Amino acid sequence: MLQATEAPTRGQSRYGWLAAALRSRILQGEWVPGEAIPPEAILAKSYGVALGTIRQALSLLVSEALLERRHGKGTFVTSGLGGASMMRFFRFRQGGEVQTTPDSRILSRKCRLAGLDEADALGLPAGASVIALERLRSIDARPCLLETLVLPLPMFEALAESDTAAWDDLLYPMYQRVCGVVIHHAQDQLSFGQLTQTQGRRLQLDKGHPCVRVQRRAFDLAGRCVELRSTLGDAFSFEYTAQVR
Amino acid sequence: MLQATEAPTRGQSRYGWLAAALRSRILQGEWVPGEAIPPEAILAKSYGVALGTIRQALSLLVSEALLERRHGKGTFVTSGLGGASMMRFFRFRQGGEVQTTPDSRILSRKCRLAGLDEADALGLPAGASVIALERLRSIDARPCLLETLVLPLPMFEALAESDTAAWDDLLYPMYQRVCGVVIHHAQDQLSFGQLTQTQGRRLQLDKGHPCVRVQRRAFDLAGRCVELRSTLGDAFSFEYTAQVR
DNA sequence: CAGTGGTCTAGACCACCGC
DNA sequence: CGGTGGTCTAGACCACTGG
Repeated sequence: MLQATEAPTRGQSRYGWLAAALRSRILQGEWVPGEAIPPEAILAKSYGVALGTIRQALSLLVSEALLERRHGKGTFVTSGLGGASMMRFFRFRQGGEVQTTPDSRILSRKCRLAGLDEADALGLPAGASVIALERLRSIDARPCLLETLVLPLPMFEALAESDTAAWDDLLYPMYQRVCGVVIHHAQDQLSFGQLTQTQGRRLQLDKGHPCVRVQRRAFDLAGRCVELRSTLGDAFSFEYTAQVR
Repeated sequence: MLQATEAPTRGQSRYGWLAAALRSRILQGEWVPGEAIPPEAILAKSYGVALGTIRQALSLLVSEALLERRHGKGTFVTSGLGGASMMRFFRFRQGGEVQTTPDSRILSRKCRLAGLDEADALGLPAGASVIALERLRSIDARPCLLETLVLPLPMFEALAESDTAAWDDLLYPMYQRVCGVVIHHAQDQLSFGQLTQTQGRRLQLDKGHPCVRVQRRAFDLAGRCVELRSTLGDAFSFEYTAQVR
């Protein structure tokens, strides 16, 4: 069928080439996130390879978290990160044990030119526009996290004018629903600092209070950085668990 | 050869059973860390299965980081964590960019009974003995990390009397060389706090200075917790990068 | 029940390593 | 060159899912 689109085999293995071919079809949106791709037997036939070879290619994409296998049902394009992943960094020692999703309130939204660092991180040309957001997250009406977000503008245009009061508490599912952007993975950089007076006021803490800063870069399926986020929280409410290897 | 030692196949897949069999042979020390296990063809023949099946079993153990494949050379038992893994949490902003391994000095060593929490974490019976260590790590004679370690005593007996001044800067390779203990993985819990007066004196910082605490549990190949470690460092020198998913 | 992914086989050939 | 792991095949059968 759609055999060798460019090079059937070069220095690469056949399953590597197949994985690249399928990756490209996924990224160009041939199947929407959450949808099943054709069964292995069909793929094997259409590419003219053995079942085991197609399975090896699919395994690659599964290990990249682009696909998910479900025994007896099919192989599905990933739906990306849930959105509650930030919360695993913070533990709030107040009262109940249950780790609920905090409420979210947008404090401000501005469209402006990207700074040099921002344009660089987001892979934008000089002079590109972005949406800049300030966001306060609370649990039981008690502020706990103060966030600054930067989103590239052609891509997130739909968020530039919609009513921020109606936004979801979890942004990532909303990115997908409203803008078609799937957050695939992210990289967080943790550091320690002290609150400015303004930050302290918003978090109901004193100026100079110790805080944790989580600087996040979030990436879409294609590996492009599509969100910059900086989150501040009380250092004494912070707890994080990591696996080493 | 050494076919079904117990149950050739139950609710498990054949490669799952083979993996368990090989895992057990590795854990009981049939091959020392760094040594090659028999080639796939030999294993397949001796277990009376196809090559692909043994390969699937080995892949399981590779994904558990018990084995490493080296193309053209063989399949090797892992040598465990290097030991510099703690340093990825801390960045020292002083002078040079190079991330060197800090010097290490043992401040104290005591053998005592394990506390309740310690015995629980280490899987020891009540009333068991441990080695308790205090350790100061420095870069260019400047103290940067203050550590407390707890090691279970039958296992680390060789460290109870040897000259601490002669110990390596990296403990994990020494554990393996001296005690035959391989550190396979670890779990770190990060939190923030303030230095006590004593801690501050050792780190040449003020009492109450903001600090990061990394509480580590380290595990051997068999998955037993064999080291408890608590590391304190200046919060302002702390920086950590994590992949989300 | 039909359709899907998961397991297993027996064998061929390739790619890398070190002597 | 021989020995190792890596790729690929063609096909059989098993296990899970859902109508």
